[in-house]
Amino acid sequence: MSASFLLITRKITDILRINGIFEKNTQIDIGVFPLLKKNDISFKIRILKTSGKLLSTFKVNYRMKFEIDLLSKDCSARAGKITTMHGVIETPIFMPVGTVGSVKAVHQTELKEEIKAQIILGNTYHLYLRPGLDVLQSAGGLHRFNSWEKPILTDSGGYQVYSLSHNRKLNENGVVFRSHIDGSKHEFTPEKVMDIERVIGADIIMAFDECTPYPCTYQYAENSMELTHKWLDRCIARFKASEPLYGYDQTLFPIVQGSIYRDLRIQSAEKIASCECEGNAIGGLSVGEPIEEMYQLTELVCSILPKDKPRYLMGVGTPANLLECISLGVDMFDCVMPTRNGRNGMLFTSKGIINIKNEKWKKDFSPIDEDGLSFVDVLYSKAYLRHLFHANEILALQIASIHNLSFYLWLVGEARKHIINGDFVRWKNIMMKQVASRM
RNA sequence: GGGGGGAUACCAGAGCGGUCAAAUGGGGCAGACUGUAAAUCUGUUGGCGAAGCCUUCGGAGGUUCGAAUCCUCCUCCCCCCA
Repeated sequence: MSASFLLITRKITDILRINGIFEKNTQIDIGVFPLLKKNDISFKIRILKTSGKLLSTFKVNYRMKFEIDLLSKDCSARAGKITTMHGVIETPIFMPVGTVGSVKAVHQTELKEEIKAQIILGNTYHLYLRPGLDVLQSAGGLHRFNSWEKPILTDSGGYQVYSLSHNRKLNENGVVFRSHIDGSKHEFTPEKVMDIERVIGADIIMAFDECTPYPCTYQYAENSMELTHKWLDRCIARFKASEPLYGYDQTLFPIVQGSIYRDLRIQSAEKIASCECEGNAIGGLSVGEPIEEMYQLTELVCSILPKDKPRYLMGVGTPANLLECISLGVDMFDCVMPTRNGRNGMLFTSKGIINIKNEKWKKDFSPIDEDGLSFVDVLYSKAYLRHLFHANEILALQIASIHNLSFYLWLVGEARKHIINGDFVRWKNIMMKQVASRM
């Protein structure tokens, strides 16, 4: 409860300011707070003028909540809602990646109003190195720092254990990274990662894990999984022993590992399920294994993870991957593909994949995506976007990123609609072929 | 008028007797990218083909076993002095 206090006062001052009541240095007395029962997750606040006239009401949630709106009949897909203090996330959802506090080449306004992103990612390792914890804490957390008022999820740096494996040393206690920026040494332990994620202040924070490479021997995968499990216990202990810093709740998601080995995946999924966190993640996939393998392992793990908690498949994927994994019971996705591949000239559309740099688009003056919903889709032609890429113009990266993210959010939104309408599988089977074709 | 420096593939530019179908950039063409060291990276860029062969370094001739490289002339460009 006390954790919510700051956010509530902040919100009240905003309302007073909007109504022209609040002046600088005015003291606000918050009269009586509603009494809360232990399992309540939200309450309503009413702001009254002294005359008794109702000025405003708003609802405050102080714990994450997941509700399932509908379960698909012909597959394991679900449509749900995750409620956080920064807003509601409708699932299945795709979360744009904003590693260093910015979804590359995209403004927050575009993210919110064009792309309709409901939650974005940040990265613990990268934000810790730059701008650093002192800046983030002084700013009042990442939401305030980067002006993103909706939910944020931070990855723990577990992916960097994999992607930056050439400049880190792993041991039982944690990982010593050599900064890719200046070569300085930084030790990441589960406790330290929890402390950093408290400072960053994302709504959903990930446990510190090791994302195993592919291929990976059984022995390595087993040892790594056991280490990830030990780290998870330490993450949970530190998380429970600490408080959020900015007046809103944070929730911790553990991560299933086990590489491509079914028995390890089962063991890991059972361990993660037993932690009773408010959501669970599947890691260590989409690192180069055959796609069928990824689907089978996702299905296996989903069958073990609790049904009443959101499931987050980390780092996935292509539009087809999303659709398939939604049908297997995944609720949340993130991937650099729409942004990175977009910056490299690849456009994802409902009719297939376009390499916009190719010569074939040189004189194609048709819209980038005639079925697309964002303003860039109809405002600009393929030929113009191709020209911008060839001329190395910054605008090319912006247009491609906005388009791709907008398409990804549209895709998961449509998936949700079709789950609710009860015709998800039929729709999915048609879309899977279309989105994976080359134009 | 006098003196000097150049001309190399789509462009810029190295090479200055054999290891040269010719470095390196850029441009062109294509490919890769899945919890972001990424506006990045890789391949390819005279013609046919498996090795290999054929035509290429402003033009024409020559020296040499062998020339993008040396010599002669021609054409064009640039710089300095008057």
